[in-house]
Amino acid sequence: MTIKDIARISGVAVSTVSRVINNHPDVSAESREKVMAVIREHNFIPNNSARDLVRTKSDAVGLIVRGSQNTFFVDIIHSIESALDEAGYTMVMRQIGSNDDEITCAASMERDKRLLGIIFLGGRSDYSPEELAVLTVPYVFCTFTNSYGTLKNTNYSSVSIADEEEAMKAVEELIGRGHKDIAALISASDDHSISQLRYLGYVKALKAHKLPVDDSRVIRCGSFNMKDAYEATKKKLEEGVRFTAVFAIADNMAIGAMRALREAGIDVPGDCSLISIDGIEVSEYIDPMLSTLTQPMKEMGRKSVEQLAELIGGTGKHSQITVTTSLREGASMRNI
Amino acid sequence: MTIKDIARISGVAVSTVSRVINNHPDVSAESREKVMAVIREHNFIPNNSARDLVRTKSDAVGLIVRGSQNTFFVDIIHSIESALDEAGYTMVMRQIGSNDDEITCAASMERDKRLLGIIFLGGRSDYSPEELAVLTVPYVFCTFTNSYGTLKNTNYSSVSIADEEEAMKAVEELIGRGHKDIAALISASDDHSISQLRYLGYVKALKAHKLPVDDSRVIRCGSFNMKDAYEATKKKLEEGVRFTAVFAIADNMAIGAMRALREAGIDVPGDCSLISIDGIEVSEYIDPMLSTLTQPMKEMGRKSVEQLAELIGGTGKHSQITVTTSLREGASMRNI
DNA sequence: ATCATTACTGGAAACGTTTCCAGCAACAAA
DNA sequence: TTTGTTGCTGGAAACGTTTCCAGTAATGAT
Repeated sequence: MTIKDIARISGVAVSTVSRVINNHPDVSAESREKVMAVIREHNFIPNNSARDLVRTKSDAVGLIVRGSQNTFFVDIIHSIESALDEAGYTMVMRQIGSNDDEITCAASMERDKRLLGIIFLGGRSDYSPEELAVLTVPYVFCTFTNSYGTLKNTNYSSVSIADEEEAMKAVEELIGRGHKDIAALISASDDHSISQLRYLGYVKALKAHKLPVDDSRVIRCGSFNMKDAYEATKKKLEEGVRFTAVFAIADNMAIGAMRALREAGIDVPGDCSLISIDGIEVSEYIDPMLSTLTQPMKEMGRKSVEQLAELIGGTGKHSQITVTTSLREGASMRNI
Repeated sequence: MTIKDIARISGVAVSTVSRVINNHPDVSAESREKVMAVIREHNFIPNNSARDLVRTKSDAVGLIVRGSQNTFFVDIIHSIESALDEAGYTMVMRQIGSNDDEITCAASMERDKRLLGIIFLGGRSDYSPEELAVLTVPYVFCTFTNSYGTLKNTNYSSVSIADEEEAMKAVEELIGRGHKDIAALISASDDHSISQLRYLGYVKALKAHKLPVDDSRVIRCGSFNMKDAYEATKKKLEEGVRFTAVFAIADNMAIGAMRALREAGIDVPGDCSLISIDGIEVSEYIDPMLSTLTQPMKEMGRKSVEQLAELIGGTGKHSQITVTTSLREGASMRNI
């Protein structure tokens, strides 16, 4: 069943059928109705390959996810997927590990699948213009902003929270409760990442409140998963380092740390308060319920797609959308 | 840069280039090398749409996920994705909610995207042959087996655990520790689901050990997420129903139940033991660590793809692959 | 010397769309 | 009556591959 068959059956030309399918205005109501009837009757769906071929593009948008073990991404992925779907795009997802380079992956996908655009979910945030130059389709960074070198770069589109400020906010929640000995649980993997920005916020908060910054209180772990955070925290505690509060840059990490603290006989929040950022589902169900700055995941997903769609459509210029978190008070912090 | 350009530059015909690209045997070593050199030099990638068009198929495999809120799926999705990637397929994922019908979704995707095959991840397990007949490409059920009516149906391919038996195993862990008043936390949504099978295992275990089956001890919740399980358990406790152990059919649910128990002042495992099935990452980090029958997620993903690839290739017949769980002892059970 | 076989090659049709272009009818303006 | 203009339509080229078919040259068998 092809467009030709539809044309033959409805007694019009192939081009007319095509016009009907694509909602072109210059077709008479009569023809349109006739053709639509036939299409419905045979529930015809146009061949995508043929369309893509002649239009020299596809309807595919790539989603490149770094570190899917981060539960936080699950909701965002879902949100991105449904938004793409509604907008008529097809999502082609690729998850990459710590050894892979997302630009290389994106470039090969772009050529291979004729992508219309790309969304990067999680990842480094220090792509150089040269690296990015290999991409020929629009792209949007989700959950982070590209900031090559030291300066914020406004040539790229993104949806993210203000990592540094939000981290500062989180740490100030602890400071406001009287904490002075605050550890930070961050990721060590790359320097210009979300982790780094949140770490900077941590430092800024300490400095703003005239608290000493002690690098021995910085717990560095490999990745955003629970295991690494658990092990790093455990190691730090075994080294004898002590603190009255921990700021973890992600819920996943906080959960890992919680176990380490527990196993070391350190009660949360009795002996040690804990706050983090993200707001994943499980953080609300553990004991004690985690206090966390929740990110608006659905919104972030949708906005990423909106932005990308505008870039693909040619309308709209680059913009860095900043969304804000809201504190979900659990029971993992106490006054000191 | 098209195949024509390659042909022109290397001084052969288009058809020869095509043969080289597709590794056809009947092309001279000399021509092959010449063409390959040009392809490499211009790092040419053939246009997928054109290939798909003429071959009247694509390289896409659909992954239809029901209930992505189930953290358990994250690892499987990852595993499926990398296996598909290695095998040269493109994964097109669609998540569906409780109101959507996966067969309808699959059928439209199949036609729309010219899928080669479909993997269903999670879902009802009572598709009738008539329903499934609308699909014209091979498909594999992952995490469940289709069993229309009462009998196991061997006309379909699947990778799953033996839900009934595994559930029985789990409940027997509780019984072995002296528990007699065992609640079951299941999903109420559909009757022929994984939930139902695991429930049957629960009943079977009770009967095998001459324990009464009391329907008031069955906690039914809407979906596999923590919130529903939490609320359902809370409600049940408020009704005054008591038990010394809970068998939850999924880790996600167990975590929801744990909070409800905690809030009701019921200590796990002191007052109530808890076991479930899945083995999601976070279950190892909560307090008490959850005892659970872990499923081999990576293996399940890979096997699903293997199976599908064989079906697509035309080799291999339908088979129901059963994988087994292993008990990960946490601290959520105690002897009574 | 002739014929059959083999190994390779090029030409061309096909896949199912979109889109450009030309054409036709109807109608309004001159 | 002629000349534009508008609204709609059909024909045909194009998109970039794969694959069938016919053809050539070289080799081997008779």
